[in-house]
Amino acid sequence: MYSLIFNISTFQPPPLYILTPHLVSFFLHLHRHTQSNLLLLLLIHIPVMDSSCIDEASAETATVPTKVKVLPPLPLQRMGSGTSAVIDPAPEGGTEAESKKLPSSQYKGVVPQPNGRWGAQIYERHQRVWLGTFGNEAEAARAYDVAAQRFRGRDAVTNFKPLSESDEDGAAELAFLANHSKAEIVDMLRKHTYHDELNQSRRWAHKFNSCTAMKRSPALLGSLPGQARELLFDKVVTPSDVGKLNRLVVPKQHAEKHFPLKHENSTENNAVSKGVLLNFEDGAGKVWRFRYSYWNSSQSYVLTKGWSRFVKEKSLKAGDVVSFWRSSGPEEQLYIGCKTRAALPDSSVVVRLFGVNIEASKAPQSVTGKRRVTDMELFAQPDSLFKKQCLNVL
DNA sequence: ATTTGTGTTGAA
DNA sequence: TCAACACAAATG
Repeated sequence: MYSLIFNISTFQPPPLYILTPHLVSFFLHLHRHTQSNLLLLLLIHIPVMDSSCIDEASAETATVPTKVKVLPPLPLQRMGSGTSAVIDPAPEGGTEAESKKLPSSQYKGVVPQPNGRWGAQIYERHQRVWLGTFGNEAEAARAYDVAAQRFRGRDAVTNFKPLSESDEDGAAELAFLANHSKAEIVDMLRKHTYHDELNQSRRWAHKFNSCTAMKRSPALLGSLPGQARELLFDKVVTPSDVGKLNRLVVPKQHAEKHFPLKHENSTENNAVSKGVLLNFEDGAGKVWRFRYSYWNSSQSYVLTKGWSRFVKEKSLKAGDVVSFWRSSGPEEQLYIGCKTRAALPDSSVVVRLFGVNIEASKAPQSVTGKRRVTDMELFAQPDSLFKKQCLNVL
């Protein structure tokens, strides 16, 4: 390792220094922010390297300055259309400048279009993500803000709103953003349906909350929009399904139809195929992940790892019914729900939801906290918390 | 015929 | 990362 002292003002990058442009800009960057002409430069001596290695190493080094946060005084936070700005830079100079110069936008992420409209774009991983075109600058700026919020999270620099969690609407929008993939948000922006969808989500949430707060009306709930779900099958759980075997046997017929296992492990010598992890969302939006595999020994398909937790939390008893669903859309999100088959206590009320009779507790349960109440009541959640793939190959 | 959105480049 | 610019793909 060598130590060298440079005077930045006289520093010239000689062609043979192992200093890539990255490093040079790094030093210039440091110089700008340290106000110092002297830089202590530590160079790791790298004996022999091919160019690719050098690039890689220097690229890593070059990432350092991004960590050195020297924030500008204030991020841009412009107010609406109020700011006076020459929107139309008057034609000037020589020949007519009417067609040549497009008026650059005052907003971040907003770019002029030849026809006078405005485009919005955001960059991610060195790539531009087009957010659509808009009739006016501010609208495009708002689109950028939404994308920035979704892509970069809390500390995103935006044109208008910081979108705080404290305020009710802000929180709702943040939740909305979090519950949709980047691609979905971008799609809404490009189709100009973002606000519609957001409002619909808000309306639904409000209705839902008020319904749950006041022993909701089944009819109302039934009419609520929800992602269409297709019932795959029910299973009345056996004693062993809820016993110490910690597994649920999935009836072969349904297993092979709905949860096909790749025959990757065709090796018969393997007692157990490795299986896959399946994610199921329950009525409360909670995601359950089970290992799903085929047991050669018993020639049966089973849910294993994760199942016992489900049994415990739902207080599943033999004779109860477990239902499996799948969203009808392309996402193929899986859902799981359960209900007791035994006669309901008087304190329960049956609610019909999505064509399924479920029960809801009227009164708090015993001190044990045992909740013999199905959570299917929450199945109507339209924006599933997890839009990710529900099927992950191990 | 327009409009949208990508390819590309160079600046910060 | 970001926007300016040119222009091709998409759209009506």
